[in-house]
Amino acid sequence: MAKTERNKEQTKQKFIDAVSKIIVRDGFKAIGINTISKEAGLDKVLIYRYFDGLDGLLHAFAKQKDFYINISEEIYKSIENASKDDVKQLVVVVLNNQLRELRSNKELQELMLWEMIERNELTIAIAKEREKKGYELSKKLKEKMNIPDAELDVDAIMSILVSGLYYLALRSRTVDVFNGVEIDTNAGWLRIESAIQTIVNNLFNSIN
Amino acid sequence: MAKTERNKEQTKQKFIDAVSKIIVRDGFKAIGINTISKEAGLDKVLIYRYFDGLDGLLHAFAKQKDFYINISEEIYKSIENASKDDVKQLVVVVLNNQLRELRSNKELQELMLWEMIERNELTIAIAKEREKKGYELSKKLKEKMNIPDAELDVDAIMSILVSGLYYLALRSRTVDVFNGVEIDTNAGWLRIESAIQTIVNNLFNSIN
DNA sequence: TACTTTTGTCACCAGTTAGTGATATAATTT
DNA sequence: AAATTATATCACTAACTGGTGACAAAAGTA
Repeated sequence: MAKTERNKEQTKQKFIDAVSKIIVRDGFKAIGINTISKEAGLDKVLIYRYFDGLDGLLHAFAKQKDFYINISEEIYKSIENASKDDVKQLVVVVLNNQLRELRSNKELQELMLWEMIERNELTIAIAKEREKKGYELSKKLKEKMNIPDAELDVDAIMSILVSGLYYLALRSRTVDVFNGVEIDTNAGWLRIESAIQTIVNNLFNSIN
Repeated sequence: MAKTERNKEQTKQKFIDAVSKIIVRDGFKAIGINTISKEAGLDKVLIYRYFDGLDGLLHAFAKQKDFYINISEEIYKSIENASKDDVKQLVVVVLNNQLRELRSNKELQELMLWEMIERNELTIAIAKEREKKGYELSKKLKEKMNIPDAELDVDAIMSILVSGLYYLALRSRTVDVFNGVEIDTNAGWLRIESAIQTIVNNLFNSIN
């Protein structure tokens, strides 16, 4: 018999990795004490010992990853330095950036779907964090644009546009056409990105 | 013992009603052979006999209900009779109509979430039907507006807006604020409806 | 070396799932 | 009234779920 290496931290990491693998491969629905321990090749009792149960493990998992849509430092700087005229284009860039990030990140997609279905300690915490980050970005853009609240409800408008992109990205997991747009091809997604461009342009024309 | 009434059709209906009740009360996640038979107060073996299993029952359930967002005859007629100038306002009415319908229909919400999570015979069929109906309506509006495809990608724009409303309605089940908009209050939803108005107005201003 | 603690495995529990074969009883036909 | 068919119940299976107590073996300490 080869002697078994024993290392608590390494073992804990194996469980966290197993969670990630299962989510990416089979979706959040497949997450459970048994599936995880099987995937990790370790006994499930360790999940109770090291993480105090499934909730604790999921928390450790969430802590280790960034589960809000990542806003690059680059974009943040662009906003700081942007002139008022550039901001319109920046809004488009930010929106399309979020779309691409979500489309390419299967783990994030699953997490967002999970948030929509189940309300547990984990999903609530993650959703709250993302809402905070997203809203901060939104506020920064709004300030730059310098539009009086009375004139244009930028928050409400942005919430519709962001939601639209979220939905389309998540929907494309299980469907190939939405309202005549092929969301399973690059050509389709280019149409969506152009549409965002069009909407934003026309919106702020009336102001600028 | 009170004699048990025996009536196949009535019994089948009881199962279908049970499916509906469970979905509304506990969500699609709770659907299963055991929960349904328990809710119906009947033996689960009847589900196999009368519907050839869960899939068959769900099919019967879906057939009996309208699982696409209902477009009232009234609105259809309005579109037919609308002048070119009215159409812009009609788009707003149709969008806000869909939002209200979805917000008030818990069963529909659950079905739409289900479609996003699982790809089975039922969810595929329902989604396909809704896509068809929705796209028909969209095409009707587009024709009326008489905008050349080259000028404005109406399908893509509408897909973003409709998606946005879908997402917000579904998200409001588990979250109370999105991008600073309170989607758990009427005031918040009024902001969303106004934002739709704003977006559509600005979009088609450039054309008309 | 002998003892203790940490790390990991194994075997089992009670509860739930989908699915089925045998049986009882109501309704219909002969 | 007797026989047949349709309708519904019951009791069971095998596989899975989350959860736990008893044990084994490695690592650290006296």
